[in-house]
Amino acid sequence: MATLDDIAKLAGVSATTVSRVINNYGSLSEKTKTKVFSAMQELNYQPNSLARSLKGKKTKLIGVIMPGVSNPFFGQMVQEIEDQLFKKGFKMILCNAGNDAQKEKDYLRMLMANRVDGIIAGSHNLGIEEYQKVGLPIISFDRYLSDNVPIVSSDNYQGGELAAQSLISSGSKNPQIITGSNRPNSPTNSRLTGFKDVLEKHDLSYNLIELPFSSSPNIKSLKIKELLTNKKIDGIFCTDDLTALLVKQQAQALNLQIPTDIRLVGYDGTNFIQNYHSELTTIMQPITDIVTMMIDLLLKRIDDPDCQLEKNYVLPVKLITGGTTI
Amino acid sequence: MATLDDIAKLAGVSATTVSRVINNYGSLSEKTKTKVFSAMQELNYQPNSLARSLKGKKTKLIGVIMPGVSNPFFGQMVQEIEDQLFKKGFKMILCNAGNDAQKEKDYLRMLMANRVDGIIAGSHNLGIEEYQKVGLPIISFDRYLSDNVPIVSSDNYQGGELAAQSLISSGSKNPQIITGSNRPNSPTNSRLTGFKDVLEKHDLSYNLIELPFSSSPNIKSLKIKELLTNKKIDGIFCTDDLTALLVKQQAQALNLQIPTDIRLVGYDGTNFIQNYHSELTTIMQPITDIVTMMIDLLLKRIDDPDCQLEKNYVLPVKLITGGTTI
DNA sequence: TTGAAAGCGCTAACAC
DNA sequence: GTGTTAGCGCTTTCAA
Repeated sequence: MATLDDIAKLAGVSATTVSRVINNYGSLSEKTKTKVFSAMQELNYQPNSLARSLKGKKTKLIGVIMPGVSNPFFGQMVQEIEDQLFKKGFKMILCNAGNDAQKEKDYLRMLMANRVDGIIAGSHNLGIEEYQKVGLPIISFDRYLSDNVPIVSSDNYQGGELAAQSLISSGSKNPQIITGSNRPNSPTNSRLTGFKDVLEKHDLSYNLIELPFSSSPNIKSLKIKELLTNKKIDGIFCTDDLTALLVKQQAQALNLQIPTDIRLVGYDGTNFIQNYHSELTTIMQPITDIVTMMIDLLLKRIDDPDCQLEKNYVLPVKLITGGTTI
Repeated sequence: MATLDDIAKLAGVSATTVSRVINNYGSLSEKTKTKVFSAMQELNYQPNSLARSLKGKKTKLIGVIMPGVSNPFFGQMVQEIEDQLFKKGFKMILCNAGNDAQKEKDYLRMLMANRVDGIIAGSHNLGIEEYQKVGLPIISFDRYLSDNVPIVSSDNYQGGELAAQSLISSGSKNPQIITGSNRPNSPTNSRLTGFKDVLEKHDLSYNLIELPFSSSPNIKSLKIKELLTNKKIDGIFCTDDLTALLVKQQAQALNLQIPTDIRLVGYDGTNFIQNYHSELTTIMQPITDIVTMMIDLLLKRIDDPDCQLEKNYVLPVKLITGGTTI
């Protein structure tokens, strides 16, 4: 692969001059510019960004740590992140942390070793103290990482409220929550609080069941079936849309009518759900806004590592009413 | 961020020695090793992989160019790629090319500039001649890029055959194909050929409609509705599962019974479809195997850039029978 | 078993 | 308007 020196030789100038041409820096005669450009063309030259970064320049690389990209929610979020980063001239190293805390730690080291300019983290693993001493700009999605890492999230409390209101106004008297793992310190817990608070105002109570994020759809379906068979539930709030899809399936299999026997509200409202399951009532997280916010903050921190940011940035959610509530 | 020299000073040895410890190279006394390790610990040191790569080492970075990751098929594929690459110590720069050829070209330059060790490309853009002169190991998924870029794909012809057989044995006499854009040189065209060949053997003909990959689900739905309303179709083969989902929706809205009035076969068979739409009969592409193959070939090429590889690697597909055929 | 020195490809003073 | 030089953080001969 051609180097700057090769170009310099071919164009008959010094390396410095070539560097100036590339970076459009200082004063240059048209003649040399042309010579250099054509030499670059001829050798299909690409400046080595490794060398450039070694000299203290930014790498223009952002590490993105997410649970995984096969889930439509995170798929859409990662795609949005990529899109916006690209427009600002950044590339992204994608790190799927799954539920593997060790992998997440390993990735953290790798990202440091690769001198990324910053990190966006939205995985679900707990207790990764390494975040405390990364010494790199980090922004988190919907999870507490460390005192100086700002959290961007949508309004989980409001989401819970909306879900409850939707179930209640559809006539549910015995609502049920199905949630992923309920972790300490997780902002998503507010979904439950919001839900509960509205119910209490209406003198209603609710049941709660936890189906871990990571357990297989088959197992979830089984538990859901059990739930639908044994209990006198007339409304369900799932804290993610995919689980809501399973509920819908199981209800149909059991000949329970939605929304007359059972009202159903999901959570996330991805494009995928809106396009392919518009029947589902759900709470839409504003993914684009969340990403815009995260990138905005991250770039601020990259520009000025000492800039003060809030601890929390909360964006409003929206109820999307489909046919699974009235 | 701490450098190798910092460690050297703190440990009271030379930089060379530290380098040796890090790379576990040459002979070292236990005492120095311990000293160096504890110095590294103390300063939370991460070797700068930029500097390392500048010295001719591999970057351990792979560029992955895909249409986008919000589509469950590519989401799953990218997740699988990431997973397998991680296990082999590689990181991935994710490039969503969408349907934007210019973006794909820009990414190609970026990847070269970042000295990635290799590229996996599976996007849909056409006529990107830049692939000819990247001068980097490349493996392609399901698309022709250049004479020396091996193509890994699943057996599209066989997939078409299976789809046709499934429709026919379910009793379809007037089958319809709904396909994404039909491009020259695309291996996916074989799906149509395989389908057609089987039909001809049974003295049946078929209709074909193109719904571009990139058009919105709403527009697709509209066209599908038109199709279902006007024509005497009794079986549909969609060359992707999401479109099949739309067909199912529209058929239900029109009160057409599946599979009695209309038989339906999709394509791809992602985990998502298997988990959340197991009712759909579909052709499953072996994503894991495809990825394993691609990475295997890519690493071979990285190890030995001159190694000879086949032009095509074709992996078998599988019919998954759900309730949309009999 | 360890160190000194050169150099990877680039940028940025500092000269001229 | 252009070139010389030093150096980013690391690896790797070559010596000791």
